[in-house]
Amino acid sequence: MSKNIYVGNLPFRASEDNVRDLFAQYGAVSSVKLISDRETGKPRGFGFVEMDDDTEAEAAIEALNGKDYEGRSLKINEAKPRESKPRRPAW
DNA sequence: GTTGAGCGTT
Repeated sequence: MSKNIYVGNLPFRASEDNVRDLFAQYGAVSSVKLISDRETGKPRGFGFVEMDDDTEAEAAIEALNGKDYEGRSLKINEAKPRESKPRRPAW
């Protein structure tokens, strides 16, 4: 099984590799994706981590949620399904 | 600084 993990309040200095290594300590990381504003290109300060094992994912969430990282308190929890956002006006 | 996409067939 796999599980999506939402990682918020990330320090802008952190990169996908940093997050992956952080979660890898608690389980196998399937993929990591840091989110930036697609239209402005500015970092949003959050990202997503996908883990192949849901049990390890939950362990990582509990272990890393609220943890201080690079001066910021990480906010981690199970992610919600991605929503399709309009890239163009409805009219 | 808080819940992701892409531009044609995953």
